Amino acid sequence: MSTKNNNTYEHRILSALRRVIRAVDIYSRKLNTELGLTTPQLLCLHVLAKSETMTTLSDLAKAVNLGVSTVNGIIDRLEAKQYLTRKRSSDDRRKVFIEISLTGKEIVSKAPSLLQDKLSMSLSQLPESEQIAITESLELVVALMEVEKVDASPNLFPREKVANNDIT
Amino acid sequence: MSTKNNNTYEHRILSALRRVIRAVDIYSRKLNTELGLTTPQLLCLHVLAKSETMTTLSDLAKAVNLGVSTVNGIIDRLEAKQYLTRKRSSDDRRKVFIEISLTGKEIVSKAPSLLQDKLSMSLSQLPESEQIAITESLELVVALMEVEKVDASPNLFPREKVANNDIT
DNA sequence: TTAGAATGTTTCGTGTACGAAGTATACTGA
DNA sequence: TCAGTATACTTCGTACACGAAACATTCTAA
Repeated sequence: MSTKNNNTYEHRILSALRRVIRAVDIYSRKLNTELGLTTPQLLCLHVLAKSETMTTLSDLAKAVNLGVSTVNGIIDRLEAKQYLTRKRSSDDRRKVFIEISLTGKEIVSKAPSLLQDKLSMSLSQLPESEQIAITESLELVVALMEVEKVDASPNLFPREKVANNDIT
Repeated sequence: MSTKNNNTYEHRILSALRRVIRAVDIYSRKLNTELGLTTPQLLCLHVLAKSETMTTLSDLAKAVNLGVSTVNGIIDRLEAKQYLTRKRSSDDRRKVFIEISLTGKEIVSKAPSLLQDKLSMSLSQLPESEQIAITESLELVVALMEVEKVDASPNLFPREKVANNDIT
């Protein structure tokens, strides 16, 4: 039973998603050559700059919605660039606090938007109804996709409730 | 001139984009453990299976909207798995044709949707107006983002695809 | 004809991004 | 006490994704 879904929009949505992903990546590289920081790096610095309380790696990973091993690598590179320091907690020596440095704070305040500037600008010029529509559409897609993630149960038998009555 | 943009939606859109990217990646890993193929690999196989004419690397890269060096790596892995073969053109020896194998075609026909099944299913159950809204929102975002990309090259002629004045 | 431009593929280095496994530390209950 | 569990970080291997540069081949213009 192949998923021969004749949904016209599915293909366009998938294509749009992949192009969005690519555009985000390309902007990140542009940032990196111009500023020396990629989008995820800058995103982490933003979070660190904002929160005044001590931040651990796992807190940060949650905040930026990335896996802890991913963020660890990002922190490695930011530490090498001296935008932050790691400080082992004396209270609980498993924890490592991440502290943004002065130069780290400086570069955050100087850095451009995390979204493409043009997207950012075009966005703010759209009527609010349009902005709402985009936001809600995206968040709906996220919600629908993230259901799958939670569903990581031992689904050994994909037999359940197929109900595949596509009336297309 | 800092981009101190107080646009409420910008933050939500960025966050949604990053979560979408992550969800796509996680689904790709799930596919890989279950099927032995990631989303980009499957996507390439799909394109190869459909087009009956000889396909070169650069054709394929265009078709899947990825860089040529990226696709080269994907093809390396698919070749190692014997889902396709490379054949140097005798006509123009710079070109390398990529031919999907029998097992390659088989696995494509058996493979699940490239989108998360649940997203795919939920999508088809939404009212069409909603599907249209999502599609158009995403494509608008893509359009706004890809302007930046094009902007990096000497854009000699204002090309097609500009007239995007769809007023819902 | 032949130097140089153009085209097409491959290689290389870097940075995400993840899960699994490894290590260190803290907690918990018998 | 101390064995087992839980928590927090790090390391490792894999795949994607890109641009730049290296190569190979074809085309083109002097």
